[in-house]
Amino acid sequence: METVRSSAMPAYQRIAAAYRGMIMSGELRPDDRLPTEHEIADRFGVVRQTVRTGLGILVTEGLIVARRPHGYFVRRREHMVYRPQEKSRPRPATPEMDRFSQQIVAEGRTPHQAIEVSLVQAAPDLAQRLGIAAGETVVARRRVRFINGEPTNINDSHFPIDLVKDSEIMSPAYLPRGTDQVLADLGYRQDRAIDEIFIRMPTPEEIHRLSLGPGTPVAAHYDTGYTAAGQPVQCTLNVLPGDRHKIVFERHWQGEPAG
Amino acid sequence: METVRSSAMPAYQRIAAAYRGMIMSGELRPDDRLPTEHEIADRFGVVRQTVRTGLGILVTEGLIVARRPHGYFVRRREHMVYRPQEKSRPRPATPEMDRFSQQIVAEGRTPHQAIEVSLVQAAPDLAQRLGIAAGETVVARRRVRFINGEPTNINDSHFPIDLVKDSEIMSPAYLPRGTDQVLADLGYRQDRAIDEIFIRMPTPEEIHRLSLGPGTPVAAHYDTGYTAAGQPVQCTLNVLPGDRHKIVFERHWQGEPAG
DNA sequence: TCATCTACATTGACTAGACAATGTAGATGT
DNA sequence: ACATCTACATTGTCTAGTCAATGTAGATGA
Repeated sequence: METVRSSAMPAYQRIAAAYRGMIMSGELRPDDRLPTEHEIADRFGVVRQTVRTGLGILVTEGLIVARRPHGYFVRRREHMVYRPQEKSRPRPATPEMDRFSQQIVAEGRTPHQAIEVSLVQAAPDLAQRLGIAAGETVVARRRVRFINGEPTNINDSHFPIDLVKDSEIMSPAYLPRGTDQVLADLGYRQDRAIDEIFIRMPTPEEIHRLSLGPGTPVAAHYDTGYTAAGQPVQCTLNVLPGDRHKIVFERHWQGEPAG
Repeated sequence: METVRSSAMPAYQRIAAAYRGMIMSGELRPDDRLPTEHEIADRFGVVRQTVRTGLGILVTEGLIVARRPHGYFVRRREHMVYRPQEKSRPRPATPEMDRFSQQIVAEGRTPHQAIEVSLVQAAPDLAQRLGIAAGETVVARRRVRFINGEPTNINDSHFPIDLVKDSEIMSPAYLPRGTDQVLADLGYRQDRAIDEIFIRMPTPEEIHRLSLGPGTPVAAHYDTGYTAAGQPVQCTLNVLPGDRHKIVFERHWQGEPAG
């Protein structure tokens, strides 16, 4: 078999680089269709499998999606603004919607939530953040939030069971006040929170809950809230698909000017 | 060819799920070796290519790495703590190291930086953040930061050229004071900053500069600083590989208690 | 007209190989 | 003892196909 090795790069990488370049430069625009695997194979003088390897790279990079039997398309991406700081800003005393819904409605879009409450044993990482022993029971209030009917992010709140038993938090109903306010009404008002953000690929469960396409990294945002006395009262895991969010916050300089 | 279809899931996904499970559960620990492709193929009754597809998923998920000719190994991951808030905290008047180096040394590790200064035309996204027209000249101070000899993150600062020409910022030397202080000395003290974080897969250039393995998502953190008068004076792009960082910040509740 | 069926193009999954590239361990030579 | 070479196991790249799954457009039928 005679193979013309036109460059040092393997063929599948040259194919990926070629179409990546066209997308990055704007020559191929969102929703544009790529040639079929067969056409690309002919063009580059390789078999279909090699083309699939190359396009697979762009799929895992999140640049294109495959829609059988239509072909590959350049992916469209728009980012929802995620503002972790807003969570600790004051709100009206009797809100009609939680913060997330407020923001989405303000943007002229339609929010929707699927809520599920369960009792689970705390995994080690969660237990550590809540200051309890691994395996102790916590209340998990698991939510998938939708915008315009599309799943957009995961918001799984966890509470030590002693704090919230027999409270509204145990009910899988929508709480317009927000769970922070319910906690405050129970005497556990949060005063301070630590935010941790990890960047990683999603787990299969997250892929399923969020209907994620391949090649979509996520931000896992742990928000752990403490009372003024320093007691941890909730730990929330927000999972934000990278193709649908940008995280925004603001800083103001502190202390005396150094200049 | 007789194929036993033991489940609805494709073979390559069953293979990925099997080893993902062993890693997640701790049965396979960091630096442990997986069986060879050939062994796995025999075990699952498929050909090597199918095994490669399955293990390829775990590689892109960042769970394993291939080391030829040794085999596949469970990836070890430790996260450097990245605190965007620290940037706006006061520091001693005459520091010997910048914040990054200070933190690394405090952790008992060895920092190192490769700095490169150039004049570039502002790309549209950068121009918008700096409040200038796309294509205008900006000073780019591009750095790759190393810990214990390993590239750890990218820190590319950009300044409108009018603000910094003929200043120390134009020199590709290490500035212990930090560029923020140099800007302040030039009369552009920052008072407020907006942080934007995007989650995505790295570009080939970022993969090269950071020696990233496949399957490593990154956080792209844009830090745009403003003077008290509201003038943007710098925009820095930090690229943080997901396998090496966690982003941490803290919040304190503001306004009158709502409970 | 409207619904239903069918052929088709395209991606998805997989087989059965071949040869290349690469670090290491063991053999060899001085 | 030390350096050098070589065989080898393993992953990397690629060929040349087969059959399955899927959504649509066009053909068919009432």
